[in-house]
Amino acid sequence: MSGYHEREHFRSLFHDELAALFSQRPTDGAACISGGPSGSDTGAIFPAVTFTDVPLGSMMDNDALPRVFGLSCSAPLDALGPGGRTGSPELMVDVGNGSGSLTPTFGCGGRVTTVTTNSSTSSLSAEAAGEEDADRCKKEEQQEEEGDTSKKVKKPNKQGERRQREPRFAFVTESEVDHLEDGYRWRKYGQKAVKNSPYPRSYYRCTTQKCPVKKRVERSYQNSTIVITTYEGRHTHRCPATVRGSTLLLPPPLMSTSFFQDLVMQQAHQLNSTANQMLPLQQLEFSHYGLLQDMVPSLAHHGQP
DNA sequence: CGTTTTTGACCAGCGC
DNA sequence: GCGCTGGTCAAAAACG
Repeated sequence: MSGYHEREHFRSLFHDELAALFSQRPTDGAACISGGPSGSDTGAIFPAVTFTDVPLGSMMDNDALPRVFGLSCSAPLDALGPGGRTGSPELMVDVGNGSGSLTPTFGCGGRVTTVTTNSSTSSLSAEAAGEEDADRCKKEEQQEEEGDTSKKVKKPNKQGERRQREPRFAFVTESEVDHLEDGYRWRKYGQKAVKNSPYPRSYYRCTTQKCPVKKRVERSYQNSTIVITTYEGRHTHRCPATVRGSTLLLPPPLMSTSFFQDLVMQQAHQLNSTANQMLPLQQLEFSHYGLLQDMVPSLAHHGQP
């Protein structure tokens, strides 16, 4: 129904305008929770997460996600308007046709927007993650599917079968600090200047042995307070901070993969850490949204009929 | 002393 | 074929 328009809308937004989108601040509905006590810095947050390249089938059935979130589906993006800021939790899920991937976006204002595309997903995600990657991913995907090996010669080099597609998603966070604490330990292994941007992109790897997860952190070139964190891969272990601190214990995973679990963990950690910097009222408001509190029990419920 | 960061070099893929 | 770019490696430096 409106899914197509949602996709189109979002796609156009992400096309080279990701930064512009975020530079607009949450005027389109996402709440901006500003200011620590001093109103200084990292208090203002505008986190969003964009799933990319996550085969829907590997996570759950098409209806599961909406059900998991326990919220309404397919509300038009346009309906978000300024009213979205009133604090009422809202989730929009367009699960697409099942063959596609899933691309939800979490807004910290209690709004969770899920926009999905099938073939266009990688382009959307890649805009957040780095446009070239998207193109590359798409092309590789195409070539893989078409069995085209004429152009792409995979050398058995030191990296083995490199460039295997990993689940990838991007957090977009408004923050003064580049490297946001997400509960995992990361080691920086590279940094590159980003084309058309004064800000470099940093490459991190999870320090846990045999954990293949990587992430890239870069700032929006249009709004230096916007940090784009792109995760790639799945953790093969539990979140160290969660295990220790146990601030968030998730139920046994509903999905066959731990990806979504990790995502929720990370989101939770981010929300936790940012919430800690909020004013009490804001904190109250925030917890009232109960995004994670709602999500997690829902997972348990739906997982056990 | 072990771990992490920095940084220049290298490699692969892609467009022209 | 060449140049550009993204991603990764690895040695050295910095840090706790």
